[in-house]
Formats: sequence, C-alpha cells, structure tokens
Amino acid sequence: MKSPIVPQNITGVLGSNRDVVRQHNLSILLQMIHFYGTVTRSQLAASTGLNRSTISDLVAELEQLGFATETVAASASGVGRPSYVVTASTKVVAFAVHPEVDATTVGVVTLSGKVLKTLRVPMSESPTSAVSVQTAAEAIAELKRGLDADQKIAGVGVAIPGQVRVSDNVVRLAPQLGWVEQPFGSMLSQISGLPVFVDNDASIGCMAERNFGAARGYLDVVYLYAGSGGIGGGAIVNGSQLRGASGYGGELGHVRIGGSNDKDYSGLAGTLESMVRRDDLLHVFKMFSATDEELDIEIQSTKSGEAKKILGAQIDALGAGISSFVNIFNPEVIVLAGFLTSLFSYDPDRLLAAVKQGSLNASSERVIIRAGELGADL
Amino acid sequence: MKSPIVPQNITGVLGSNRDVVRQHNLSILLQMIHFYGTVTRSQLAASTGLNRSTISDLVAELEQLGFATETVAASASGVGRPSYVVTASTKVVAFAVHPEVDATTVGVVTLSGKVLKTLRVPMSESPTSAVSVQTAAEAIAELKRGLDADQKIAGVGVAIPGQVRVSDNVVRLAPQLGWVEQPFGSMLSQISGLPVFVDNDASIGCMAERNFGAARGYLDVVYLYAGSGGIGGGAIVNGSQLRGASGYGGELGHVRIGGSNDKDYSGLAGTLESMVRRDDLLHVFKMFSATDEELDIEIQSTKSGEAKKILGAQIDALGAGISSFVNIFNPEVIVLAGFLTSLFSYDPDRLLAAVKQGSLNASSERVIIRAGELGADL
DNA sequence: GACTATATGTTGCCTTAGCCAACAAACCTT
DNA sequence: AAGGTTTGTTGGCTAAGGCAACATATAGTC
Repeated sequence: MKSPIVPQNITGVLGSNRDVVRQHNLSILLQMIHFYGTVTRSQLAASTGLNRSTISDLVAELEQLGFATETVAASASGVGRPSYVVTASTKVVAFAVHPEVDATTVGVVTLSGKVLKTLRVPMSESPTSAVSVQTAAEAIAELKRGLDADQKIAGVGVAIPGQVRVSDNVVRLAPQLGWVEQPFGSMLSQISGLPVFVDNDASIGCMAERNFGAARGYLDVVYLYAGSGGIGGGAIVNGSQLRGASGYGGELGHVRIGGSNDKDYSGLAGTLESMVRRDDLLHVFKMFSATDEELDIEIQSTKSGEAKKILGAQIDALGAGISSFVNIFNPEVIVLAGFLTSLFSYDPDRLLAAVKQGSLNASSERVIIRAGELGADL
Repeated sequence: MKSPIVPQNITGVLGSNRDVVRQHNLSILLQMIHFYGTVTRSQLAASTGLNRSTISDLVAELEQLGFATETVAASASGVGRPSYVVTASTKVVAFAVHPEVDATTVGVVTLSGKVLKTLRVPMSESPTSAVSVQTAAEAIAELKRGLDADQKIAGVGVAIPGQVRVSDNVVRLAPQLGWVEQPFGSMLSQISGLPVFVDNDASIGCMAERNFGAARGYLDVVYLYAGSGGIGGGAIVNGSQLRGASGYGGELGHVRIGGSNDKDYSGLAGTLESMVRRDDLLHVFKMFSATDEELDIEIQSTKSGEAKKILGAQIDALGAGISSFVNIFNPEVIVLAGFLTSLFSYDPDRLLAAVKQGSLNASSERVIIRAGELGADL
C-alpha cells in the first residue's frame, strides 16, 4: 500500500453532498425550534424559504425523532387557517457541568433551554480532574433518577474555565483548577456512558447569549465574561463560533492593550485581564469574596475616591480592549457578562467614550449588557 | 398591508435549498480548479467525496460554461486508466484594480491566477475617486483591446487601502486617498459595464495568500500587511474571510498593543500601526521613498545603532501584536507581507520570542513569510 | 504478446428530497 | 351563510446525486 501521495486536502471544509441537504434542513429547523421554543409551521416556512409541504415533512420527522411536538394551535389570531404550533420537546434533556474551584455545578436543561434542576456540589479544595469527573458523574446519576422514563438524554456539556481542545474534549490548561492536559471528556464519557462535549466556559456563555440572551439572533457578536478567575471571551463570526485551528481561539482576555507590566493569571503582561481585575475592586472594598450582586451594590454606591479611581481606570482599559475588538471583528453587539456588567452600568458614558475613542468606525456598534446564564448546550 | 410583525430572522445565515446543492458543488469544483490550476477528475472525486459520474457531469457543465478544459492526460503515471486532467481556463479573465496615492494599477488575471498583463498609470497627485474610476475604466478598456475575442470577462476586483462596505461596494474611508463614502463600485460598474467587487486591499491580499501563497490551503490564517499607508490585516476564520457585520472587520493594524500616545494614520493611539512604522525606518536611513526591496537591503545591512534600536522595538511591537492575534484567532499560519517581511528576516528569533512571550499556547503556531502578489480575485 | 490487475470513464436506472398545483380545512369578515 | 384568506395535505414532477455494470486505458506478469 503506497500512501496516496497527496490525498487532496480540499480547499475549504467542503465535503459535498446530497442527502446532506436533509440533515442541514432538519438541523436548521431544530435550531429554530430550540431558539424560539415555540414556532408555527408557517413561520418556519417563511423564514427558511422552504415549501409548506417540505416543512410538513421535516417537522413530522423531527416529531417522530422526539425533538418536537405539534399542537393544534391554541388561540389563533389571524385571518386564515391557523398554523400548527411546533414546540420544543421537554422530553429531550441535556446535562450541563461546570467545574469550579469551590464547587461543581450540574444542571438539567431541556431542548428549549429551560433549566429543570441544578445541583451544586461544594468542594473543600480545588478538585483534581478525576475528582471533578467523579463528582459530576454522581450528580448526573442523581439527576437522572429524577427524570421521567420517557425523557431522552442528548448528552453532557461541560464548561471549563480554561483552554479546551474541542476536537477531542481535552482540557489543555485550566490555571485556576490547576489542570493540564486532562482528557475530561473521555473520562466523563466513560463513567457516565453519555456523549460529552467539553468547551471553554466563555465560549459556551457566548453561545448561550447568542441563543437566548442579549445577543439573540445576531450574526457577529463579541462576548466578554469576567469572573473571579480572569476574563474570558468568545466571538461569533458570521453566525458561528470562533474556534481557531485547534479549538481554543477566542481568548479575548489575554489581548494586550497597554504597556503595563502587571501580569494576568496566565502570566502575560499588559493584557486586558491584567488591567481589569475583580480582585482589585474586592480589595479596595475590603471584601474577600463576594457574589457579583454584592460587588455590584458596593460599586454603584461607593463614595470612596480610591475606588472611583480604580473603577475609572478599569472602565478605560475595558473600553480600550473593546475598541480593539470592534476594529477586528466589526460586531453588531458586544455582550458583557460577570462583573463587567457593573463596570458598564457604573459609568456607561465613560465606557462608550473609551470605546469610541479607540475604534475606527463609530458606526454600527451597540453595547448591550446582560448576565450570562448557566451553560446551555445543543 | 400590515407589516408581518416579526418576519422571522433566521438563526443563522440559513436559507435552505435543493438545487443550491448543484451551485455549491460547482462552486467547490471551480474553487479547486482555481486553486490547483490543474487537477485530475479522480482527484476531484476523491477530495469532494462525490461520485465519479457526478464529477463527470459537473465538470462537463463547467467546461460548457467555459471555466475549464478537459485534456486527455499527458503522461500518465499510475496503474489504471489515466484520469482526465481538468485545467483552469485561460479564457476567463478578471481585471484587478488597485488605486494608490501615486498611481493606479490595473491588471488582467486568469482564472488560474496567472497575471497576464499589468498597466500602471502614475498620478501626479492623490486622485479623487472620480478621477481614479475614470483612469481605471480607461485602463480596463485598453487591456480589453489586447484580449482574444474568445476570452470572457468575469468582472473587476478593486483593492482599496481603507475601509470598504463590501455589500454595496462603497469605500467608507480611505485616509491616504482622502476618500469618504465613495460609491466606487457602482461608479466603475456604470462606466465599464462590468460587475465590480470592491474590498479592502489587505483582505484581498489575505485571500490571495490563502489561495496561492504562503497560507495556501489553511483554514485559519492571520495576515498582516504593511505598506507606506500603515498596517492592514485580514483573517481567515474556519476557511472563510473574517468580514464582520458591515464588511469592514479585520482591521488588525488598529489594535491597541501599548500605552504609547503615538497616533497612527487613523488617529488612534498605541496601536500596532502607530508602533511599527515604515516611515520611522525610512527616516533613520535618510530615505524619502523606497520600494520594499530597497528598504530591505538597508535593513539587512545596517550597522547603525539607532536603526538597530528602532528595528528591535518594532519587532517587539509586532510580536506583541501577533501574540494577541494568536490568542484571539488560534491560527495555523501567520502571514507577513510588505516590509514586515524584512522585520522578520532581520531577526526571526526575536520576533518568535516576542510572540511566544505574549501568547498563551506556544503550541501549533508557525510563522511563515511571503510577499503578497497583486490582487487576485474570484 | 496475451492475460491479469487496477483505476478510471460512461451509461442507464434508482432514490431522495424538495417543489408545485390543486384541493381541503379552518379561521375571519360581512 | 357566503366569500376571502391562510395554511395543511396529497399526489405527481423534477433535478441531482448514487449505484452497478460495463467499457476503456494503463502497468505488470508469464
């Protein structure tokens, strides 16, 4: 067997297709149902451009697969015959796992994005990946017992505060947890017997905002999330998540914005993460740990000049970072999450001014804020 | 007519389709032919995954449309029946227009990417867009006369050193040329009677490198180009060009990397463009204007401490910028063009070290250099 | 040089999936 | 109740890719 010399790598991601069309269309419908929770058939037809009969066929298939339910239109409010209402099935659920330093959280989510139940397992110390997997598996088993017999489980989504190689669900580096090269996906998959999808927490937050939150329906989105562990980011480029070659693109917190020598959690100097630090605010408020809500109250009500100075500096730094992202991505929406929300609401004008000052096109740029929700996944 | 309340904006860019498949497949084949210049039918079949008979059919259609030629395989070197060779037709050409401050360049390019002829029209002063359009149209007419009767003209591609709204071919802002909101596309289209596609020069350079140059075949690419007018950039994300919501994304030169107050050509402070300046090098070498080649010779042979200092600083700044892009995009390749090539070859180790220092994942990151070629287009 | 193995092109038929048009059903208005 | 409007349903149509059998062109073997 000679190796076939140049096996032709294709120009793009282009496998061509025939029945791929079906898959594609089903997937689109499922996305829309997932997205809206409840849609009429005619709406589906209108927005996909597909024929009524085709939609009918496709929805029937989805229904048979258990992903959707058709109901006979409650109270119609139109002229013609009322369209059938397609509802995302609550029979299909997924588990969402979020390992953190002080706890591992597991939730059950329906296809429609509703969180049915969550379980938070506190940890006395930062868990190894093996411990975390074990904890997650037990929580999943526990939650599984609470499900109805007819509910199907689609899989498990894991949100990791760190870099993840998505292709094989390996956690490359999670500095806070102290994990390096941990095959979290395969470990959890083996124990739980379910398909597992691992991704960066900010990427997942970004997708969640795009599907259910502030960036709902936009095609170009920049997302920034700041928690106790630094700043994570994600971007939606032309409707799909920025991943990069190996799946760990979108590290927007580690973008260099200033000449400062302060280092961030990953040891890089002058980055956004090093200049917008939650810890600095906690420190000036003499708090040790606080929820985002507690911190927000402190921020909005502070009279300390020192605190105001830090807040101003952080807002300017955040604005500088955002302006870079505006220049790079030209997004429709920028979504801030975590305590960045507080920075924005503390002085929106200052942030907007900072962004405007550093970006090329003042045009078409809106900043919306919204807290992220627990990891939802497809 | 009531407006249909919520006309359903779809989740993604999703119109669904049936005969779209054909278009898709034809387009893929054309891309591959365009990309390789010459391919066998069996190669096409292998890399698209399509059936032999389908390929046969598709290629026949392309041939009939005049985009490709099938030849009976010159010297075969295999076991079985030799496969037909499909060649990009030289019968289909496109014009490439590049307006600059001191000249407007127009070229004829074949589908296979070969530049048949170029025409450079020098300008005594920076042209208005109307003048530039007029010049381009005349040059196109001139070049048209030199074409064979059986050559088809696909269209005109225009590379603008500035921001372009791709959707309607309007130049938003080209600081060097002093253009603001010029509908270059429609103007040229009207005069020349050809379809015109306008885009940012760096974006086009990026695509060219991806199709024919150093980034050939890669799916995630970051491209940086530095000319006399500043630094432009482009990125290929998952195989397609980063455009942004309004089509002027990818302004990588205007990303903030330092606390400096030096401003770039667009008036932004501390950006990559403000810290890596061709002019500074020209100045230290006491040159007024120079080609990249002349500058390169100067750079590689200089013994001046002053020059070395500037070079070092610029390399560090470039490295800082690149490291940000590595964190954001996680690309496979970074392509440097223009005089950035010289910076890299002057001290590659220093640049690599600077990149490494500022980026998260030292893994999977290669830097290749190559000079860009004149705008080729699809 | 005939034979075999191998790879590819060609042809006719099949299947799939979306479209279309006609009709039926369910709603609103008058 | 009649007419208008929107949507669902049904049966037939069509385009496009797959498949299998056969034809064709090369290399290697005896």
